[in-house]
Amino acid sequence: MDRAENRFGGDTLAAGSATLNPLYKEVKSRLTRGLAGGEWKAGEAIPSESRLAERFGVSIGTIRKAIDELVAERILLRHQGRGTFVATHTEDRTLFYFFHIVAKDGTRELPVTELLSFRKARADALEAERLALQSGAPVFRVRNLLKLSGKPVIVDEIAVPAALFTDLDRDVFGGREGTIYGLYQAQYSITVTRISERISAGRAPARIAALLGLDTGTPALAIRRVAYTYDDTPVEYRVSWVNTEHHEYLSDLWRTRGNEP
Amino acid sequence: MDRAENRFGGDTLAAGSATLNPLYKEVKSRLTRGLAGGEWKAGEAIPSESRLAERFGVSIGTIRKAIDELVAERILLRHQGRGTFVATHTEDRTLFYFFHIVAKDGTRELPVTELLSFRKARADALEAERLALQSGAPVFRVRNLLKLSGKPVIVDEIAVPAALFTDLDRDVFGGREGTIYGLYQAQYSITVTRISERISAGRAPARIAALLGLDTGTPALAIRRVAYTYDDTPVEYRVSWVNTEHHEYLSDLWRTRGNEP
DNA sequence: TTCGATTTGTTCGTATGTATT
DNA sequence: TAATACATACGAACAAATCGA
Repeated sequence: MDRAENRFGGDTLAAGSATLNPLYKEVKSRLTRGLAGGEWKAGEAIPSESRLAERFGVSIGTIRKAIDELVAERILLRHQGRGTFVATHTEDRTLFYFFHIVAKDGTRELPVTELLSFRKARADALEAERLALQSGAPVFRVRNLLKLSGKPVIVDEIAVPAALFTDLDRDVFGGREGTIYGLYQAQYSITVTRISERISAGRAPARIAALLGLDTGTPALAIRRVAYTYDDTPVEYRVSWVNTEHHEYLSDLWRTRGNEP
Repeated sequence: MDRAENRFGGDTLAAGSATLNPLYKEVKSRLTRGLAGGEWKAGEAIPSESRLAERFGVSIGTIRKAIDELVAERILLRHQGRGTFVATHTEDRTLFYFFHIVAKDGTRELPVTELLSFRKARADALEAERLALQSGAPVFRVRNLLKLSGKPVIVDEIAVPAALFTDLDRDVFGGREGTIYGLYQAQYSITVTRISERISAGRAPARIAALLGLDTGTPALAIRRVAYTYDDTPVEYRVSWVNTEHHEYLSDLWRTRGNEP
């Protein structure tokens, strides 16, 4: 079909104009903007492929190719016969992808979180850099103790921009159901789509070592994480200290086949 | 088209028989077997999509869908106008995906390897388990010192099944050009397609600490890696000790968008 | 340098299968 | 059962990159 047919009118895509991108990339970008802008919310279904094809003035194959990539990035979720849904952080499934500490015997388990402290503060240099903020910008700082099988294993220190999380307070944070990223998504319409982690070994500060039941000087894992949302805006900086006596960090790359049985 | 047309004859695919899989999965499996069996070697081009379509008796679209997945798994590489090629471990590109230690200032660099020792030995319990061998099976053990910017940062202890690497010796290993996985691929037709790493913090053994210039008791990163080939057979077990004073482990998950500019 | 053959990349359309509601 | 939605498979046309004559 002549792509010029799609040049005008409402939502349909212009092919020869600003973008030299393939059509499906343009569709993908539109869908991503719709997600970021809240047109479709977490857990909701996006319109069917045929409706999207109509709306954008492209073929279903082009729509499918765009959605394929968003599914590969775990931003969307397809269910045959039901529809295509915005991925949520409520399911165990997703937690699997954002929590990498496993017992050395291989068993996986969801941590139980205990809120240690909640404060409003000003971003230090490192937080500001990682969160792309002005130094001194207001942030919320949260400290959590994470237990596995009832024993403390991880201490998290989380910093999020106050501008993105208006009215976040200790009760909201501590009283949440589900995961922290589930809270971001449900309460603040902020969906974490990707994380980047840098891992080193060190001696945990005395207070943290005490919380983890570590002797002073015992090696522990330090994980520095930045979490990003749809448009790759950083939304959270997190430092985790891990007692690796009985647990370790699992990095199982490119297990794309993981989708399959 | 009626899939029964493809039921008989040479290489063409049987649809209604043994497999209930989609055709493209069957094609993918055939391609993977061809790669594992050496029909197409590292760096070579596989037949064109149209030829494969003819050979398997399916449409080009089906071939493309099969290849799509192999490309996503970095097993194949497409070049518009040239063909589809078997990924090699010779290029810096791939090293990017199998080497995760970066300087804390963010700069990436390829390590310079120094062979410390090479021995034939019998697999201990852990090696046997990780490599799916009988305990006591013959293995080669290699110890390497890896330098970044001229300074020692990592000590690797590698174990590989002797059965897979016949006649491997110190000279072959030390005299290689390029990466270790490049050697496996070029000399032994063993292609590492996937790795799984488990990371913990600890005190390096005295000999290793000395090599890394660490005071005894200084925390270091311990990485235990299993490398797998096409059919998910484990082919290498490796323990790396990392001095994380100036370097760290980078885990940048699901950067599938990494392919794009 | 130009041209034509080859190969992958994009887009369209259609038909049918399978799962869900 | 019927309608809907995604999944698979086919075919065709053209675009874009590559390579050799």
